[in-house]
Amino acid sequence: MNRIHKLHGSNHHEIGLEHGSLHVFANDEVFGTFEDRVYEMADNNLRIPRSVYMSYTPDAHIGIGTCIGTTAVWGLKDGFVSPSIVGVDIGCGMRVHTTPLHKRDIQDKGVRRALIRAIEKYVPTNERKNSNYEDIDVMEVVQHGLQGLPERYVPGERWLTHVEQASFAFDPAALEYLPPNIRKNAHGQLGTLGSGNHFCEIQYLEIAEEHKDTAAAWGLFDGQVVVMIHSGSRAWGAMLGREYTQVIRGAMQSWGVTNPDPNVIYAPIGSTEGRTYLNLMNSALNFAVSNRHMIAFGVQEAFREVFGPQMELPVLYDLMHNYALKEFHRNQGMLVHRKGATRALPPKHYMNTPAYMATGHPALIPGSMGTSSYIMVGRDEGIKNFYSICHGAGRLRSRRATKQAVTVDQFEQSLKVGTEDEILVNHRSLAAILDECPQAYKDVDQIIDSVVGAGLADVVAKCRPMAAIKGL
DNA sequence: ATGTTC
Repeated sequence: MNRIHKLHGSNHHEIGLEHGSLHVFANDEVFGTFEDRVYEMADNNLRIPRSVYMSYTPDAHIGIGTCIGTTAVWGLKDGFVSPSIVGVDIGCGMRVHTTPLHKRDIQDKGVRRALIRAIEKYVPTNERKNSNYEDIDVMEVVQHGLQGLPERYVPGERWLTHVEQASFAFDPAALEYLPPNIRKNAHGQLGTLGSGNHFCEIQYLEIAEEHKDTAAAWGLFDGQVVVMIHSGSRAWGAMLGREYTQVIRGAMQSWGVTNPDPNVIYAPIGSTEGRTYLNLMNSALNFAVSNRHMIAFGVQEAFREVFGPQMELPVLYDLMHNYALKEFHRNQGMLVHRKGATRALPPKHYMNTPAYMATGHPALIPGSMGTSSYIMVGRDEGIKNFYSICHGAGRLRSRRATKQAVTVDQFEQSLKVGTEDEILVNHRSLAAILDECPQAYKDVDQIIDSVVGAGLADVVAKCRPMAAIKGL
């Protein structure tokens, strides 16, 4: 494939491909690791007409149809929406709750083990379909997001305000076209973690000296214990995504639209298919934000069981990295797809939720198990990438390849098993989650260095893992 | 990612 390479400044590359240009944000070390296949995928996606902008963050890696780590933008008037650029885990995202605890309060392994056990009790991880909240009407939640939750599950106003978006518009006319089993399968899944890379981690903060004012404004302090949650829309989003991908695939055939990659799926935003997809996607975003809310509710219950009923875990922020959002840029309405990309708005940007208007909002970036996660804040310069930064370390090896390349011993070493600083895990057997070991991921510090060096965002706090709860 | 793959 012909490629024309331009360098726009530190860590910002523009690659001219056959069907348009792709921006890549990566330092030299990470940039050198991108293989031909990720450029081929971008080129196939650039065949979708009238693309305004497309980019990779440094964590980009192969996905179905579109790389995970893609930001892709179309004008609302004449643009396209693509279920394959949203991805299969619609509404997947991050959430952080602070605690009043210092890391020394939970340094004792017995205390941390008690916390893990308590969290497992309130946040089901290894059994399917056993939510503790079967009294919640899932249909209310998918239509109204957090507004659809019963009041007894909203511990405070802050739980509704410190989120990227509490509720997404959903037209109930679509209810009669839902896949037949979706209610049955999604019922009982609210407040459950799911599997794969989803997790709940207990971490402590290292505040970045240059941004300690922002950290203080957010209520963060050095050594503070926080809880980070990574989960999505579970079966609800998966079933909708799969079904509607097939619908649009059929529509593309009837329109005579083809792509070299059969997994690149798209429809005009204004078409019946496009509008219906966005409507259904919104129901999955509502499920996803409510699911993370209920996981956090369970985590707070668990902390109360261990530390007493007065324990409060205020939400820092909840935001997603798999969706397509209508945003206003360059004086016009745009549809911004983020597939494994996180919005990071700078201070004073109008799209900030009011609570974070002055400072910009926390952008929550997970590492891999055993490595650091990050709490970041966007910079004004981030506009060059439509305020998108990375979504994590990014997978380096497939699950299969990881299981072949890495031993359980090596995994144990990376978790410092047997030492005072051991990162405790809920699973008795690490073999079961070997495909989630740090060796399966890129070096998150290189990813963060790429983002900071490109001027997209700054680090406010580094989050060091102390205990991890993973689903199966 | 997912009650998983026509």
